[in-house]
Amino acid sequence: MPLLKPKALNIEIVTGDSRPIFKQIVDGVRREMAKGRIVPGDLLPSYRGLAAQLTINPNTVAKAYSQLANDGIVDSRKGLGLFVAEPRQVLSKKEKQQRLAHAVDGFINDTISLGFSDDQILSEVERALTDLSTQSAKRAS
Amino acid sequence: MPLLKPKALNIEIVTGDSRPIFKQIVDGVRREMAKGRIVPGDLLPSYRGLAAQLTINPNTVAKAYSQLANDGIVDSRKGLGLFVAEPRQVLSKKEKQQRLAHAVDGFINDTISLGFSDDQILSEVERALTDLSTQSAKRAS
Amino acid sequence: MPLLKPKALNIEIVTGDSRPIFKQIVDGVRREMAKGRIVPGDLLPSYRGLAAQLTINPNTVAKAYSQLANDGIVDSRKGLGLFVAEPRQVLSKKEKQQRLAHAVDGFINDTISLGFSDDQILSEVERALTDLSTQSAKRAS
Amino acid sequence: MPLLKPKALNIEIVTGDSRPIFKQIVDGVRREMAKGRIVPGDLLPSYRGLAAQLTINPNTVAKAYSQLANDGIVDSRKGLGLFVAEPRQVLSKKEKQQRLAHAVDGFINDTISLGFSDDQILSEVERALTDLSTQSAKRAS
DNA sequence: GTGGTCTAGACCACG
DNA sequence: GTGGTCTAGACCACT
Repeated sequence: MPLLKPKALNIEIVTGDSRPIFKQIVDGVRREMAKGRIVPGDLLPSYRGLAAQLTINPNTVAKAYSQLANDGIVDSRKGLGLFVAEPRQVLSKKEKQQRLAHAVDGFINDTISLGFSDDQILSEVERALTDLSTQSAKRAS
Repeated sequence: MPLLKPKALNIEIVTGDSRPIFKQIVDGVRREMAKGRIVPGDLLPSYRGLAAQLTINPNTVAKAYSQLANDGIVDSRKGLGLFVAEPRQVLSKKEKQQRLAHAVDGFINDTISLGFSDDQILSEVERALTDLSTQSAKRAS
Repeated sequence: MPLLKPKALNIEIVTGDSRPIFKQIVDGVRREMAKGRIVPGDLLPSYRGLAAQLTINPNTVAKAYSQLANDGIVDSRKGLGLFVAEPRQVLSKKEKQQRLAHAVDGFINDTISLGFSDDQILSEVERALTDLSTQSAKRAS
Repeated sequence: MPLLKPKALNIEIVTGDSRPIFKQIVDGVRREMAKGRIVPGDLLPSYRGLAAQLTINPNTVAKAYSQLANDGIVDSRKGLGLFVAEPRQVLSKKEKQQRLAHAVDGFINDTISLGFSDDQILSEVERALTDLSTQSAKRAS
């Protein structure tokens, strides 16, 4: 029985979220990878399957999957399904630095008027980062 | 003795920015306050004045000012103009914590697939925070 | 009159083409840039405008434009339009090398059974490349 | 004296490849011919045999063989199997020129936005072509 | 069954 | 007016 069973995705769609649905899916898949819950070679749920699970339109899933494929994160095979791709160094170092700087900028912007001290903000970020790391580490052991 | 001369706003509209123009204005005013360049009681430039300064549509300025008023950051006094409001505890402690958590979440999301280490991300955030603090400190001295 | 007029795109949709319509648009825009017919800062035709010109569905144009934006080739501004972005080094050197190798591979595959000599194939490629270059050069002069 | 033992095909199915499996088989057979590993009169592996060798669906092999037969590259003899056909001038000179031009066009399209110089692209194509030629030459000697 | 494209029409955010 | 998302349904290619 060489048929692969798709890995279930632990993604939740929040209608109140400012991000569009397809972006929530893209981010969700990225998070699942960062957490180590899905690894290269894994088969993702089908358009229709994930659409049914999330009770959204299959085209919306298609849009999300298509962007993931375009970003080189998954490989799609007609008639077979979508597979998590081997991690590649797609973006240039400079581009990645720019994106990080941009993300930091936006984060500071959202945070600045909340009245927290630098240390409070930093420790919150650190907590979130270690949360991800420990989840990934547990899974690998 | 009401202040008659509006404080100039040091805001720059970047057309390449992903944020809409009105959001850039809102953020700009917030930053000016965080840096201490404008303080409670200051008079802000008029709709038309700021629109002319930034060479944008007055409606866009109106939208930005309206959101600032809505957030309790400025008070509009009929016939006089828009004034920076006394800092009020608009947000509850819990609400502020939630907003911080939400901002952190979004930031992690944007950063996660860039392949940076936790330390690299943290130091970048720290750098951005201290940058702001020093600017604010200089002004107060 | 600071209103920008969109640059007309010289794109032709071939229904018999193996590439989907949206891909033909993406490639078309890329070619127009390579030829120097559109340069950074230029305004592209609107969804609806280009859709009307090509007599296709606006969503199809949206898909093409969205991919161009995702690839960092254009900047989209709600309410304003799509602008050609400043050229960035988005892809890593290694990734670009891989893509070139992949393209060469596919090209050889398509060509191998046609019975042409290596020199014939090479000169045909060279001719196509210089065609593009000269068009770009003429435009710049 | 018909040849009874089929020539083994040195074809590798790459799941990460963008081409569908049946196309990989078609291309694979063409490459084997170009390299001189199989010659007119040779017997190809059976549907089921090749399907078993590549661990794929026999229908997929059937589709590939059917396309090869359709292109006049192989002849199927009832009850005997598939044989490599005598090279026929299936395509007119004009048709072949058109196909070459089309392939070049697609290649340029894939390459254009990668930022390589004309010389870099040409040398990469040349390298790939000589690679093939030397393999073919070795076999003939 | 799988991924993927296209159309049509509704709706929202921005200027 | 601009870009952009979502739905619904039809259709195609691949296994």
